[in-house]
Amino acid sequence: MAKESIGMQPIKAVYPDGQAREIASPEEALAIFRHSTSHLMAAAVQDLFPGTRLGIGPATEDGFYYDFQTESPFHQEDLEKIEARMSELVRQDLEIQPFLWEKQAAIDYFRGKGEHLKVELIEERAGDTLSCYRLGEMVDFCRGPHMARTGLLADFKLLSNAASYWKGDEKREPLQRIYGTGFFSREDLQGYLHKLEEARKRDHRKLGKDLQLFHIFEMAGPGFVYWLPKGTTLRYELESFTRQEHLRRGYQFVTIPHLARNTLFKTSGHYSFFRENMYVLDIEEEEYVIKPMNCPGHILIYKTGLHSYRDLPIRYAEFGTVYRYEKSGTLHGMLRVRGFTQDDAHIFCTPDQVYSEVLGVIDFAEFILKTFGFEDYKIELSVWDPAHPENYAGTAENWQSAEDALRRALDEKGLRYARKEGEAAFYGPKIDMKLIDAIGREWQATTIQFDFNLPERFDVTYIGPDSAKHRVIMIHRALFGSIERFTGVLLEHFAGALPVWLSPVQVVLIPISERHHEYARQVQGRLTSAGLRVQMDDRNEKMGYKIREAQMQKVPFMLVVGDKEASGGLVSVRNRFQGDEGQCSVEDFLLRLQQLVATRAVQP
RNA sequence: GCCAGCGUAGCUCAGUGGUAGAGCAACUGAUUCGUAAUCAGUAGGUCGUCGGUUCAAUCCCGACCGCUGGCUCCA
Repeated sequence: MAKESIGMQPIKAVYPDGQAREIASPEEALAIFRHSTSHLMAAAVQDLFPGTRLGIGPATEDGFYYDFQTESPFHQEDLEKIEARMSELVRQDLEIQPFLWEKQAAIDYFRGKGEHLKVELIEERAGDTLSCYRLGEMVDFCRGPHMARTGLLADFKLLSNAASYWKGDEKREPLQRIYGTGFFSREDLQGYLHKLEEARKRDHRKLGKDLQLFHIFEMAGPGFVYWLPKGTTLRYELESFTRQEHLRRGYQFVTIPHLARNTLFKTSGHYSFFRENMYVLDIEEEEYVIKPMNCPGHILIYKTGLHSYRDLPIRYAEFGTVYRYEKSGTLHGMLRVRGFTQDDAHIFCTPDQVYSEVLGVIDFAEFILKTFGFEDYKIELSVWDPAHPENYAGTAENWQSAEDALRRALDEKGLRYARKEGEAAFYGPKIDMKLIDAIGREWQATTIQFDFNLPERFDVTYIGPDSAKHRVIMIHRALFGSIERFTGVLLEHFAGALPVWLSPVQVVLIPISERHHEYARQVQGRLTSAGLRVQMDDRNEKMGYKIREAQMQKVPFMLVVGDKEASGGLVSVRNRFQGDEGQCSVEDFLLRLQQLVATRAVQP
């Protein structure tokens, strides 16, 4: 987030051999600087809270953290005390001093201090000799390098504290993490804090409230999104756009109920491996499940008849709403909810159709994402861990040919990707496409997954040219991912200023005084009957007031009408980005708007 | 779920152990206005919920609910 605000002065960092070397890359320099600041913080914490034991304390993208094992958790006031102590250590300008240690001596030292987490790390990672850094009283096992002295660590701020787990494992020791950030200069630090402020302004939760798009009610339950009229307009535009495109690309739409006997999900296997995420209820002494996935339903539809290889591929699509229990602490606006609608589809095909189907899906995904101006994605190809085939459904042959198809399709499209071994779900390899928004953040959207499990469990087949039954290949895919999440991402990406075709209100008419109301209504009628979403602000307020409100609502176009316009069939056009554009005829404006909508222009 | 912080009018936020205030929005009236806030008036709150301490709780304590930042997980 703060990439461009990295200070440029070259630094010298001290390596474990005691040598100071100049660091050429500004990113690396800043990371070293922050890593040293995290050591500074750890030293301050150990001064103030004797007996606090150390976890790890790396630099991160935007700052640093350090994990501690403490008797009692840190509080807000503690952060201030720690900051003050850090400043004190900066004033003392202590050396951050490297030295080498023989492994057993180091283990004895840390064990003697009760630092068993450090001992664990040393046992895992260290060779016969290892490097440590001393900062005041604190000695830390660390490969460095570090800034030479604490006096160089000027501008830092502690931001928050949080619980974490040793090695990120819920079953291991709970730790206390303190986050902070540091910069080479006060201006850079303030710039970063300012950026955090800016990011908050484009937070989809704030925009959703300000623009009256959606609401989550405490009374109705956390993680359940209610779409207000304006939000629903936006959602319907997204859906009808992608619905048309699905039909054009040979998908058929299906609709399934939200509730099923548990038998359906026992057959699919979700009842055992997805149980903790499912909502279950009793009806007449039978157990029912609220669907957490659409796939079993689509499979039932597939199985209503026999399918010849000539019928394949069959592509079933649905805006399928699913409900999943997510831990309360993970919920986040529209981006992480408990009920959401996937633009889901399942492709049933033969093995030799796999490649072209995957290619088709990738092409579709690119088309969709580019429509919103997302030109950059990060693609991950997740495959199994070949060392543990027993953890996966399907044969080695299945996995290999599926991976080949995914890989060839990515190559064909000229897309770069990272191959992630062991990251696949147990039921098949997958491609994830993460889009990168206007301020550089990544969001998971498109996912394309093979499924070797469900066709087996439901015995899903087709009749081949040999008149025998063959196991179908099933591909599960979602392009937006979920409509809730995608909408949230769009809002943040556009900072609420959505493209015209998606804007709940596309035009606001602003009559200058009451005598222009009638003309404004005529213009509104003309534009509305041509299919635009137009509102008229006929409140008894001054023009500037109405403009201000329309601007804050991010309405793409404001049409000011007064005497000059009413007499000539004109409107004065105000664009939310450029401001006053001058006059044009109602018909010219209409044509222009229709063009923007028809082409789904990202920028008017 | 775990740790910390937070929860006061539709929104943004003040506030105090003695049953609450501002700005904006809303409503009413005046004004009829040329590219980001016209003026005046009115109305609006069981201070998240439930318990406890107290003569008295929005304030202190506890539990619960929810939100925020993280951890874990994920569309």
